Amino acid sequence: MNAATTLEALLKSGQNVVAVLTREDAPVGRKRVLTPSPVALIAESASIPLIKANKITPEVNQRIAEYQPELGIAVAYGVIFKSDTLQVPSSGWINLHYSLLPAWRGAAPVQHSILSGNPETGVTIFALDEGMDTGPILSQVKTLIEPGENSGELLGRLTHLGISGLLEILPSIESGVAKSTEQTTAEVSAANKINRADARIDWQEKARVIELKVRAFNPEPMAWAQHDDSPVRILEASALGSVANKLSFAAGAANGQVLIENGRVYVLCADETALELKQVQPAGKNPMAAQDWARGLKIAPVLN
RNA sequence: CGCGGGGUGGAGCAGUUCGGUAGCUCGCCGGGCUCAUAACCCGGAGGUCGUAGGUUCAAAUCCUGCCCCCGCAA
Repeated sequence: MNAATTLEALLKSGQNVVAVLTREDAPVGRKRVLTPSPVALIAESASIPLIKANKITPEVNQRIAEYQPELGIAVAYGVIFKSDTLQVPSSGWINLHYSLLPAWRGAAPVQHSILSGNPETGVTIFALDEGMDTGPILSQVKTLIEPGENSGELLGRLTHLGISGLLEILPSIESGVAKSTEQTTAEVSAANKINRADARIDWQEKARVIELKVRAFNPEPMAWAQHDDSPVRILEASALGSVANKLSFAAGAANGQVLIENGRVYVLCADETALELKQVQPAGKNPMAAQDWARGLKIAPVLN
């Protein structure tokens, strides 16, 4: 989605986009309808030549080369290029990466920056090489991570920062005066893809840690906990410090115990901290305020 | 034909098995109590029970078709 937004901005800015490479149509949703990527839709509506591929074969290289591109711009394509592909555009490729490289190299930089409680993050524009997000840096824009901000919101902001950074640097690349600096070898960290198992909440952790997960995993893959036999997704929540003597959890209540007090919904976490649930989504239901969810329950439940 | 949950006043739910004139917790409006309140008390508005048809004296409830929303999986 952010790739599509970036493409749109490039087109709007008057850049000469000779062709677009995007992923193949993929089956989406319960109906498994074959759906073009958002990038493909933008390219189609702008009548730009489209190459759909999930793997870069010699044939794909050939097709790209036919357009004689000067510069390739990669955004969230999810494939590491080999040297033959890197050499196709005369000025090589640049990549927009949503972290302050060399921190958080890999597939899920936005999630990891929130998950780790980083105070700031940003966008890095760098020249692609054969490694994973290892190329020399052309420009970097920093931004503070807002309190309570989730990955979706942050990525939205980073997308726009990335677009301005990109439009700013394109002229200097074109005129050949762009400078780049190699990434430092210190402070390297890996942002592995996050799966659903990672997104399950462990109530034996402190509320602060759980809040970071809730924020980092929204909208993908979304933090969740087990309630009875079905999952409940936790869309929004905020951590409270020690709640001993502040909230009326029963003595000896287990972590994961839900408490409804003054119309608010709390879950007991490790070390007598608590997480206030704001927005949840039970399986089969639409997202709802935590109070509404709690209201419909017979008794205050326990999440697992 | 991937598996599954759901559509009942503004919100979240119950009621559907064993048909019989719509309930609960909130919200909203008005009034009261109070120094005050998200607290409490009294009163009120608001629902063709997703939709179309069928069975029946009678359908939210039984039967059939259709629409829509969502979780898991991919």
